[in-house]
Amino acid sequence: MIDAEAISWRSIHLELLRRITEREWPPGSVVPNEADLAAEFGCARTTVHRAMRELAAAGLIDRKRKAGTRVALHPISRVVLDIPIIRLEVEQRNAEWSYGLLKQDMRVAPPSITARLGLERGTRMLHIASIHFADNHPFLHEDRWINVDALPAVAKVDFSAISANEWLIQNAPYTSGDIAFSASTADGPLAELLAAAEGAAIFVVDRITWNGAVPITVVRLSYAPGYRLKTRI
Amino acid sequence: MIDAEAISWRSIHLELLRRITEREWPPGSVVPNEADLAAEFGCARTTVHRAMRELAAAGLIDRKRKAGTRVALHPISRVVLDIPIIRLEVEQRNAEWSYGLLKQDMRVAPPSITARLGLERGTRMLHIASIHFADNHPFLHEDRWINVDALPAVAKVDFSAISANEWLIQNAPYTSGDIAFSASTADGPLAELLAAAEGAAIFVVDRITWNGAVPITVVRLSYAPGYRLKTRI
DNA sequence: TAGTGGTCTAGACCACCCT
DNA sequence: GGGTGGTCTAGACCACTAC
Repeated sequence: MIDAEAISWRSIHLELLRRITEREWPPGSVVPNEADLAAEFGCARTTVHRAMRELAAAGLIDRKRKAGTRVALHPISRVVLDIPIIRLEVEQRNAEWSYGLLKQDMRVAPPSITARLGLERGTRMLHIASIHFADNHPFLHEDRWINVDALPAVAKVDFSAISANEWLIQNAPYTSGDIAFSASTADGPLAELLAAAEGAAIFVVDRITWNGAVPITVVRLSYAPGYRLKTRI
Repeated sequence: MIDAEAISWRSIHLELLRRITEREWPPGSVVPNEADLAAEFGCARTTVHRAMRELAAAGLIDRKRKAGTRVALHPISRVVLDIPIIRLEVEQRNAEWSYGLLKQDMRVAPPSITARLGLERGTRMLHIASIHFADNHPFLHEDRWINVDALPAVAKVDFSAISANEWLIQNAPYTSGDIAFSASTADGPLAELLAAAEGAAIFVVDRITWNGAVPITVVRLSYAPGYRLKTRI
């Protein structure tokens, strides 16, 4: 049959969302199975499945084969953060991005770095420190260690011409990573670099990326005071 | 035809991912259309579509009707944060959760609060301040304003028995919200409440939620020093 | 206007897992 | 064992938009 009066999966999604948020289907209760809902809405089971997959991805329902579908007991907010290249993050604030390289040298990485990457103690890595500016004001400090063994090409790059952040995203694919957000205080050198008061609160992002089992880089981004990472639910 | 040797959308997803990360399809290049890929992989177009939808959701490709599909120029990391109820967050750290109510009173909300919610100046709201503990150590300070007009039932709740965080999640559906993460320093009263040193760096989450166009609540969570919000890419 | 992605259908088989 | 969600197919029409 052609879709003479086809029901959209979005309308079903909204209706199911309504039944959940209005407690028509309270937390923990069993939701009718896909076949029954398809009959109720007069559509194909695939269409119901499409709607329910969205709800499951949002964490609002729990689905198990044979056991059926239940409304989640503890609805969690699932927040999506888009983390762009730093240059774009600055430009999206309608500010002019610029960049200054502070350090670029091969050296034995400290144990705290090698341990987090699962590399041997004493491994030589590329250390890069730099500052990103927004309209000539310090925006963030980037402190990075790169596993040169995984990226031989990186040894020849001039990171005064392109930021490590941008070069890596364009040239070093990765398959997984860890991210941690925290708060820290600006010690002497960092405070000076960020033009911040000594002891100012600094928003910090720590990030490690791997390509398969191969560690690529570990980086700490220290944002100038006042930075807020925003998103919508 | 039955799926005698059906290709799974996951295998196609992985293959397309490989072509993108290994620059076989470089950033900005045009990807073959769904029909061609279906022919190449010997599967239905729907299956290719399923795989490409995942890539589009991850921000790796940009899709437009008629214009076709291109590899994204600036691959962004899309990070998913799961924000649970505070009690569960503590318990997931294998710590015992407890809770202390500091304030619960109706009062005229400050203009900074009403402005953010789009309410009239001088609106009376329910103000709640509390501390959440992990193993009897301060974990976070919750400072919250609730729009009582939207939730009449909230006026009768005893928030010394249940945290506002948990009551709202279980009783106040919302459809959208803003979240902001930032760093702040602990001033005198907050430092004392969190058992932190004066001037310690505090990880702060500001959150506003709406149900449709109706503002529900605005809350500031101030975490004790050392807190890290972690996730994986 | 023509080509592309987006969606829906009806049917089928499979994988999982509770009972 | 049997019911449930997960997936795939082949086909169709629609919506959007670059050309």
